[in-house]
Amino acid sequence: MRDSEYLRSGQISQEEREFLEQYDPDRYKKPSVTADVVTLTVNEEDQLCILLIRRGGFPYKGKWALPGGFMEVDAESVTQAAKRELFEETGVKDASLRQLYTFSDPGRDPRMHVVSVAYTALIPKGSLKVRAGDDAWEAEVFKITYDVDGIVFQSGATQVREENLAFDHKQIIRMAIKRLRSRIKYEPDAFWLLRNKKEFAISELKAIHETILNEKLDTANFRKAFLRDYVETGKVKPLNKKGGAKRPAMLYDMTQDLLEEEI
Amino acid sequence: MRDSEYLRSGQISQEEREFLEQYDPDRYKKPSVTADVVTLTVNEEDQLCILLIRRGGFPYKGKWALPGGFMEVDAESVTQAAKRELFEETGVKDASLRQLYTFSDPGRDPRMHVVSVAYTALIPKGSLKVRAGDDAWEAEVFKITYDVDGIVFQSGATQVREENLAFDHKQIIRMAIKRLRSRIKYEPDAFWLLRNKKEFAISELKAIHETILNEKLDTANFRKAFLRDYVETGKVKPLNKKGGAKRPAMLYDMTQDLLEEEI
DNA sequence: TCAAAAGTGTTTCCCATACACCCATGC
DNA sequence: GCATGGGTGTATGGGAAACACTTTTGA
Repeated sequence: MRDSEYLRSGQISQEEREFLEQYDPDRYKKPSVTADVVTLTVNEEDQLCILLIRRGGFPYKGKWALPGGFMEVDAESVTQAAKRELFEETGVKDASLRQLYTFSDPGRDPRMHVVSVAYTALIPKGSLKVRAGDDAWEAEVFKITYDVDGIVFQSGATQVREENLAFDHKQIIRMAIKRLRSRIKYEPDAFWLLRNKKEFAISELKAIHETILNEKLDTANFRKAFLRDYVETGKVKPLNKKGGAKRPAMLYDMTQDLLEEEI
Repeated sequence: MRDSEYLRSGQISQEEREFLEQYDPDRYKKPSVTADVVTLTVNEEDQLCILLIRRGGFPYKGKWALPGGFMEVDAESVTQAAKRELFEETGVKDASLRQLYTFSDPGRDPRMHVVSVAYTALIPKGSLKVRAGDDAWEAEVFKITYDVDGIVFQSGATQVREENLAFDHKQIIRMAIKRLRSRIKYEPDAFWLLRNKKEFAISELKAIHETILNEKLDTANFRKAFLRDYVETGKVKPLNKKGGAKRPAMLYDMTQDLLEEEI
């Protein structure tokens, strides 16, 4: 429930207390607020993937959309709502969840004025399983591919073009991918997409960067940057342990607050 | 008023039309949504300044706060609300207005659950005048200064410490300044703070960078970077005109979509 | 002619990139 | 032994930083 620091502080006058008691919170018309989550991951073939749900009810019935839901007023922040949605939809708890942008055009939802706070979730490789959908929704993990006209979401035989998504979710997804691309160069986002943050090889991290940037990177240079930025600063430390298919690679461990999500 | 692309498209079934007509938008409890604006500028002495208003009513009566106000449901987006607020408070229309972050803790406002979408406005030097406040509020432009405990806002005899601001506005302001600092190095934000975007000297732009970064920059290097990034790319073009106190400086003009605000 | 600000040239050094090469393992 | 991926060393070029210098104006 709501818990205001201000109220607990006890520094408020009798007059103000009365004001607050008499305040009518429904004096003005209010919009709805939802959290929409762009859930990204990397599959076994090192392709960037996204979780979409197929809407079981109106509006946009039958269309694919981002998972999301209404914020519970007086009970949670939009961030908590996003976290809750993500967990309900995927079962994943230790994902990166970062606020992306707030969309608020009055006409973006045909039912009413809905303000949507969009988030980007980065899910470790291999841990995004589709949950069996009920009649309200059906979920699916799509590969993100491109053709001349833009993004095409692919999952087995199913193909969804970005312009057929519900609401303004096309823009939200585009923004999320764009942001991830530009962040990956100087922020540790890629670590969140590792299969195992406690035991990983440099090549795995490099593969994730290559997936997101959609280009091959030089082994030696990637390595140097990794050692300089993360190992030498103590953000990541080498394990005395090796693993890998051919010549076993040195494994690393992600100690530290490297993965802390700043607001 | 609300205008949904979806509804106008005419591609919706009878069934869906009925659904929408019968939909009860007040089925769930809703939060309020406000736009809060961190209005930054640079004064004649090249100091970073911020506009604050003194609250005339409860809650936080008498405290200094960011200008802001409720979004008008069904009529505008939060961005439009922010733009409106900014204009009402300052009379300025051609400012940079960029979304910063959305704050939504249930207890951040003692009256009710208020979701606040924060914006950063960058106002050209010299064009931020305080409007005479009525009894509802009083506005003032404060210099942003620092001491051991954090930010101190100063305006003549008035001193306001950041922890005495209303709501969670301390965090919002901190985030805005931090973001501006990191953006200034690679985004053209500084141009918005110029007194005159159509006729400016390199030294004026440099002074703004120095104000924001709080450090002296090398003339030659700043110059080279400016010519390379803006003049050679055609984003800015030299006028055949000079001006300045001592040796007159070459003036430049900001043609182009350099100032376009991407979403 | 002097101070102040505009503007130029040059040197140095770092570091990203490129690329050639060696190493450890499974088969 | 050889294919495969892991890991290393080094040469090079471009650009940021530092700084000494010249030019143009007002007073």
